[in-house]
Amino acid sequence: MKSAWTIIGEGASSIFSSASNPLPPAELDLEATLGCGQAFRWKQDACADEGRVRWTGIISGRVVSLWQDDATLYCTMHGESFDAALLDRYLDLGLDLAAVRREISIDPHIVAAMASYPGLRVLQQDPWECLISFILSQLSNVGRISKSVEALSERFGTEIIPGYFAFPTPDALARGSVEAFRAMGLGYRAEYVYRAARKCAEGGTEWLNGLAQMEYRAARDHIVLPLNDKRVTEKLHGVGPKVADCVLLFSLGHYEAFPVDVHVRRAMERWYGQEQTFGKSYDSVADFGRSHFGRYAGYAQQYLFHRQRTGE
DNA sequence: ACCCAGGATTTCA
DNA sequence: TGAAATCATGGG
Repeated sequence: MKSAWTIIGEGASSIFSSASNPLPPAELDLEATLGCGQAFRWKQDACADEGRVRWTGIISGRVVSLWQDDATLYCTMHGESFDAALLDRYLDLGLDLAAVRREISIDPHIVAAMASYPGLRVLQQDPWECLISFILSQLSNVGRISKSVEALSERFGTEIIPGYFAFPTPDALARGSVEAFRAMGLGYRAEYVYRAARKCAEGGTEWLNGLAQMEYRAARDHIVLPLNDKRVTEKLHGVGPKVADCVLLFSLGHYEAFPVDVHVRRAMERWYGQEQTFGKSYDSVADFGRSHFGRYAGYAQQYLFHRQRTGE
C-alpha cells in the first residue's frame, strides 16, 4: 500500500502535493469524503485561503487542515514534523479509486450514485475512535453524533492546541462515568461507551486493531457474538452487525463490509427491490450487497448512502 | 406535541 | 429463528 503522491516541504505548513504526479480531481472530493457522515470531527473553515474551502480536523492526535485546487491537495499539520504516512493511511491514498469505481459499476443505479461525487473516498480512521463514534450513532443523526464526539473530546481528551482536542484514549474515557456521559446527552449509549472504554483500558486495543488481519466475516463474528455464545462476557455491548460493519469498513480495511442503516435499506429497496425481495433481517440486505457489488461492496454502500441522504 | 434518527438488547412465543 | 417492546434524547 504505497502512495502514488509525493510530498513537498516539511514542518507545520507542509504541502501534500501531486506536483510530480498530478492528483486527478476525481480521486478525492474533500467535501463528499469528510462531510458524508463517516467521520464526525471535520469542520469547514469559514475564512478559507483565497476563497477555497478548507477542512480542519484531528487525525490521531494531530490537527490537520486540508484544501485543494484542480490538481493539488494541500495539507498543513500542526506539530514539529509532517507525517505524510498518517495522511496517506487516513485517506487511503494507496487505493486506486478509479479501479474501485470501475469494479462496482455494474448497474445504472450505482453508476448514477457515483456520478455526482466520484471523488468520495472511504476513510481509514483510528479503530478505537471509530468504534466509539458508531456506538454513539445508533438511533441518532450525524449532527448529534458530531456533538457527542466533540463533547467527549473536549472533556476527556488532551488539548493539542487551544480549542483542538484529541479524541480521548480508552484510559481517559474509562476515568469518566456513566453518569457523566449521560449528563453530556449520550442517553442510553452512555453505558455502552463506558463499558467499551473499560474493556479497552484493561485489555488494550490490540485485539481491535488485529481485526484488520482477519477475513471479513471472521472479524465481524469476533465483535458480534451470538447471544448464547459462552464468550458473551467478553462481548462489546451496544455493538451489533451494523456498528460492527461501520468499524470494519471505515477503520479496518474491510471493504466488503456493507453497513445497513435505515437510509441504506431504503435505498436498496428503492433501487433493487424489483430484482430482489429483502427480508427483515440485517443480513438479507447486507449479503445481497456483497454478492451484488463484490469485494468493494462497502464503497457502493457509501455512495448509495450519500445519494439517498443528499440526492432526490 | 409528534416524528425521526448511520440500532441493539431483552423478552417471549 | 423471529417478532415486539424498550431504551434516552436532540433536532426538525
